[in-house]
Amino acid sequence: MKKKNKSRISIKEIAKELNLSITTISFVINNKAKNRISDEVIAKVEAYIEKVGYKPNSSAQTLRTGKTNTIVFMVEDISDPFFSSVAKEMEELAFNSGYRIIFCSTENKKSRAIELISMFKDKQVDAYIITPPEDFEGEIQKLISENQIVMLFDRFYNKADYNYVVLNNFEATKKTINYLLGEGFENIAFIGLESELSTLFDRFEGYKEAVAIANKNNISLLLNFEDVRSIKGSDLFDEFLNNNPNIDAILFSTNSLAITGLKVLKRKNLEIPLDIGVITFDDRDLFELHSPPITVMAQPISLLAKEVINGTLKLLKDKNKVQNKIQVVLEGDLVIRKSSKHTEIEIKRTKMTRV
Amino acid sequence: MKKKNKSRISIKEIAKELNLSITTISFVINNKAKNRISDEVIAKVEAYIEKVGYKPNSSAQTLRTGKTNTIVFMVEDISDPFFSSVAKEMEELAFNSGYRIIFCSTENKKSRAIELISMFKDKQVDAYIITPPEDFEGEIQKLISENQIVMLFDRFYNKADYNYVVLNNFEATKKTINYLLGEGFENIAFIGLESELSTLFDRFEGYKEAVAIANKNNISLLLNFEDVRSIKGSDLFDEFLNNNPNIDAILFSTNSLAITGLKVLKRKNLEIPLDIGVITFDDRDLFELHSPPITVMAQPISLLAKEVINGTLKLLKDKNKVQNKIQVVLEGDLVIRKSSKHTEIEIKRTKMTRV
DNA sequence: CTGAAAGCGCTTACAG
DNA sequence: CTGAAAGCGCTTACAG
Repeated sequence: MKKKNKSRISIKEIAKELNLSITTISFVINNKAKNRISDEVIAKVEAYIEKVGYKPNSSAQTLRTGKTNTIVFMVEDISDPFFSSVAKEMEELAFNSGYRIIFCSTENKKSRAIELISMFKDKQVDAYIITPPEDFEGEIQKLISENQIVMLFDRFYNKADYNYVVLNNFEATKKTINYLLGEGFENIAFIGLESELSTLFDRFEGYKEAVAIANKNNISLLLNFEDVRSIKGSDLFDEFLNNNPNIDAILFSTNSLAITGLKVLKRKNLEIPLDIGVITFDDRDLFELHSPPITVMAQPISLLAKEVINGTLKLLKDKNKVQNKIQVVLEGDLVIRKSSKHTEIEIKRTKMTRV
Repeated sequence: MKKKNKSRISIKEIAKELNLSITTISFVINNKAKNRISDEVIAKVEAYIEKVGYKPNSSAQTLRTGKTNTIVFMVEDISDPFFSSVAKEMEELAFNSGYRIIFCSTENKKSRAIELISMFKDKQVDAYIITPPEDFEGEIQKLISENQIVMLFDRFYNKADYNYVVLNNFEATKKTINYLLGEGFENIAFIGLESELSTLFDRFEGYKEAVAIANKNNISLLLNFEDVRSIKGSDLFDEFLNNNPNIDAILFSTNSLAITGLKVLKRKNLEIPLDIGVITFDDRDLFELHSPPITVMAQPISLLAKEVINGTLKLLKDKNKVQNKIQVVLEGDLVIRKSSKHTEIEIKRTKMTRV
């Protein structure tokens, strides 16, 4: 029983080797040695730890302290470029503060999200950053009532008792529609999702308010989640265009919708922006490289990642103090490209007339 | 000391409540009760566990058994669509087998990858699925020599003593080049990365062999990782095209290179495939939606995810047996679209002549 | 300035 | 069929 086959060294072995108590070693390791342990001993212990490359066993630490230094980031779909790019920046920021992030995808399914939370409760994570699926407020409240740290991301419940970092979807949409109106588009359609999630809901509300103020019609199509990438979704959109021949511009409420939509527009040989102007939420390489490049209402990825991590770390630090809620609402960034320029239409028309 | 403020219930409390020993409870929980504990007692314990919603504390389990049910997936960049889509499928598969996956990005930096491994050693993960950065074979060997389960993904060292799941990059590239030659392209350029990683290296080797066999010239440009998405990379590619006016087709070795390249082709007003045929590795929405749609050598995402998870689970299961290495090499899938069709060129030329 | 000891919540070899 | 007890590797209140 002298040497274990596991090469890993423990505090106990260090203590024996240096003829000190494990208490002393532990104090040194955790920087609680000041004014308790002599500088001499501290130096000796530190040198030895360095030499043997000692690393504390984190499950023992967790068992003892209840802390894991782990934050869960539960998103809708980690392969969606919006979420994966935020995730990447979060990982970096958290790592630098001694935390690691665990990512997981809910597929927007309540049952899946509940399973995941249950699993992470067993694993005792320190905080939850959650992009809730629909009908999930009860679960969030349950988590909070169990004294867990919960930060909502991307979508939220607009109440005083939640922490959140989200985009100002309502204003971003209004801004987008007003820009299109300013460009001279008259009949602007909104393609969205049938959903109560704040993100989607607020975008639709923003659209409705903007067109109402401008005395324009609400021309909108709301798809179900599961139809977006299916033939059914494409067909519904196709039909919608046929039924509304007067549409001269479209705002897509998500990047997935835009991809489906752009395929349909291509199939129907509709020229952008000549036949129809196009704007979508969320920027991607695809939109920049598209012919013509697509105007987007971009979310500030880096800033979102920074706010959500800093906010969560603050909650973690103040865990046992009275906490103020972290409530951050960021503005979107309209990136104008050719797909929404009415001026392009004028130029084109002039050319055509000349022919 | 009766009730703890932490609501969580422990084995000890269950034992006391039911007037049984913690041994008995533990056996029931771990399904080791058969032929040891009476059916009656088992039923009683199970009912109680169900009632109070008991969940074992995983740090205690880990401390005791050394098992974490956690697998690390270390990729180059989790926001790259190739890696994030594989990651998502892996997450699903692993979850169904009781494992969770922790993702992290190395940015292809050795130092970063070493830090990450060191962190995960503290956390005691059960297995490592690694996309190694350059010059990393020594670190991989160190991990293996410490008795860790290591599975290489995407890139590998072609030796008997490693586990890996990779694409057959050499053959995939040959197949691609041969297809282009078959289409009638004569001067096919290869845009790659300066790297010793097997993925990149094998693709370049495949290209060189294919053009050599066909008695064509090797017309290639290799960029550095850090230049791909920078102005420098674009400029180098632009210059390369100017210096090689005879190029009539291009194979991009990664999807990032293709995106940079497509932007440059657009800037130079080169028409695809009329002026230049284009193929890239890895499929993305972008390539399908591009005008014209881009032909790709796609990797079989779902199959890769399945092989890598099943292989890793097998290694985990056989941990204490003699292990055969898991060595899987999958074939790429050429998805032909307009960007590489020489026939398109003929059609276009005919039309132009008519005008 | 330093140490002995309890205990976090489990698993499992051993005894009966 | 069931249980008492050791021990995984830590942290920390307490004693000196």
